[in-house]
Amino acid sequence: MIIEGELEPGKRIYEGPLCERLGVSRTPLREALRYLASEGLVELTPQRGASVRRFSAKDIQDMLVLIRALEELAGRLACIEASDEEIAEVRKLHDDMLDYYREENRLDYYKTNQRIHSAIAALSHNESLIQVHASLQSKLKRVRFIGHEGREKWAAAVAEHESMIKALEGRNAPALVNALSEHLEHAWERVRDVVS
Amino acid sequence: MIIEGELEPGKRIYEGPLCERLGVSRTPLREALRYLASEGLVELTPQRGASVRRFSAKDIQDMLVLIRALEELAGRLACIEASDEEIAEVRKLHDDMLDYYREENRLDYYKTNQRIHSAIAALSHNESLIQVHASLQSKLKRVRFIGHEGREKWAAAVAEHESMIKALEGRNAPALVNALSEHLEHAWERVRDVVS
DNA sequence: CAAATCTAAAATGTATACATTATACGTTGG
DNA sequence: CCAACGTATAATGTATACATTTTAGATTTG
Repeated sequence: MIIEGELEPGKRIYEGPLCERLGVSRTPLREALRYLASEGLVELTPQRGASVRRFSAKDIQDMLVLIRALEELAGRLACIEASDEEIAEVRKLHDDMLDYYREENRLDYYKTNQRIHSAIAALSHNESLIQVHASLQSKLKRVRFIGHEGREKWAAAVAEHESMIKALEGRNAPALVNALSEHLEHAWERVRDVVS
Repeated sequence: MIIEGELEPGKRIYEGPLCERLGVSRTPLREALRYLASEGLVELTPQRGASVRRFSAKDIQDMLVLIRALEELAGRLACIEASDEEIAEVRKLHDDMLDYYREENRLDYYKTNQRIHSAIAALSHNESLIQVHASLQSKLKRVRFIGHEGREKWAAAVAEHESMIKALEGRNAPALVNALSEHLEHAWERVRDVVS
């Protein structure tokens, strides 16, 4: 509900109404809120309960800087650790994404895009890295979804992805790092206008 | 209690006895367990409750690989973002640590060591990075504490720290990255024997 | 004797009740 | 008329009670 924007940033999360809406009692809901707080999606203030974490433009930029470093690491590791089959699966995801791009199917494009980035993280075979990446990506979901406006930007993103996959298939770590780095640099440019 | 080894890895955490020991009821304890689960210190299995997360040697190595990349990023950012005062404070921590080293005061040495690494992360002024780093460091606390055996290894660690601080004061990002990288490479060697 | 099954105890998952704290609104005093 | 105070309402924080599931031990059976 936070990611999909149903719960607005900064707004308080009242337990009572939300319990009723979800059909559970306060106990499991509160346990879930604590979990989300640790993930950084929810902010807890003593004696005032939970509110939807509000991200400033700097917060977003910081997250993108971090996720860029994480994906660069994942890319380097992937070139060493990943099996050919795993790389082939990423290629397949990429091809699916291209189809969605041509169909201008934004939602499925977006979802597949996310899956590709998660998949690259997974290729590292580094469980901590995978988890941290997933946590960051979930926080960025909302922003990134809004950020994909404009046809030429979209085309650029697709092209960047193509270089990423090529580099990965060639197990060319420097090229992959470059491609990922450039891609996430542009990601910031794509969302900058939205969040500022 | 997990970090200090009072709760052994792999062992189940029974809510009843722990509640009694802490003097709270099950509700707040369970909320805390959910929080720790998201942090990765605790593992939750449906219908079987919480158990202390057990880290394999690979888990530890993965975390060190990741924290190394994080500190490298933090170092690069620190050279740009940190103020002279902030850097001076890290230098002060380092000098304190040297005193503890000469006194062979392992506990305070260890604590100050941790604070230095957190401080370097903080110099990045990147909130996400700071948080992820802190979370990882807390998971590594136990292992790192055990890992500091042997005089010559200890001396090497101190020397590495010295280069780190020097590079930081000179705002020499490549040198700092090198020093951090080497330091964390050795950190793995220091703990490798313990965890395997 | 071993394996399977049944039963009792205990653990987790959830709901509800109570205590405390914050909040909003109406009242009173300057 | 505005500000301060007090009260009522509603929120959070915690404890307890109940339902369900797991687990361990004893009993039974092949």
